[in-house]
Amino acid sequence: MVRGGGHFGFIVPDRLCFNSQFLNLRKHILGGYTLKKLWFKPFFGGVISDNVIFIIQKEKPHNASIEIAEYPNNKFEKIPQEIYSSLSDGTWFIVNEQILNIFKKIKQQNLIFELTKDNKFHTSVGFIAKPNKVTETKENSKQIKVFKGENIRRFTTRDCCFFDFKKENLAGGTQDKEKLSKQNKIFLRKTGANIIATFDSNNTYAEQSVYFIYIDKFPIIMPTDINPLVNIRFNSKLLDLSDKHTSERERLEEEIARTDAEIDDLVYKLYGITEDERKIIEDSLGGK
DNA sequence: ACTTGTCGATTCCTCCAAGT
DNA sequence: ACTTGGAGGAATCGACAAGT
Repeated sequence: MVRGGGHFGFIVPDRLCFNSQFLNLRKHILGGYTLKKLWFKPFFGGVISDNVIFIIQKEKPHNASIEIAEYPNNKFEKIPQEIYSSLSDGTWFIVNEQILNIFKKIKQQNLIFELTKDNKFHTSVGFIAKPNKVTETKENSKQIKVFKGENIRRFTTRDCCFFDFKKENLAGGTQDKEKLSKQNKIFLRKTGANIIATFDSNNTYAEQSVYFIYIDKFPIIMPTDINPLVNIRFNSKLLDLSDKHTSERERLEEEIARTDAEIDDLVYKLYGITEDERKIIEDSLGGK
């Protein structure tokens, strides 16, 4: 290993920065070393995996800034190391100064709380069924209602699938019935350019094409300022559009799109986000 | 101390529609 | 006809627990 003050650099899969299995290693580095540089996704011909070049110095961090960029961009942003050590998220996410400043501004307003384990929020992947065991129609009375990715829409669900939840039908993933059957869950589609999520209070199980956030108990801290928003998300009746006529469905979908936009406006207003900042945020999400 | 089993996260594969 | 990327499905792997 390097002497005090010495530098150490390596090219590794970028999973080092994100996967939970490396959480303790990341904490160890942040706690005892100065993280000098992270260069994401450097190009090496023939190499398929995404990589990261990292450089650390054997020296306790002291007001240190990490230089961060994503290849081919070589203009490195300086991000305080303290940002990464202070966030419960535990990942070394790619961020730039503009986004970071907006993030700080929002945090200062004390209107938000993080969806952490400490706040009783947990995330999980759904169960993994053996081939052809999840069906679109109910085939026997033992099957229960489950959601696959295609059932999840923004703020709504559409139809559902069926599955007989027993050992021989399962291939992996979350098998904890208690967790899967939690009453209040937020479902997120596994794939998609934007976040597609909805809330469900009917104890519906999630298949692996759906991630879910569940709550042990409602958090003790529920700032009154965000109540209008929470009420929209948590009390809205679950809309099932599958049995509606085409014209009625189109009307409802328009209404959902309009409500969606209204919620966005409300959130931006709530956090005092300016038009310029809004553009930065939406551009960073790849447009919507 | 080694082996086996379980859970659940992560990686890898396949299908298929849309684009060229 | 071939390529590409989105969406979802299947396989694999690490962490931990329990058994020998």
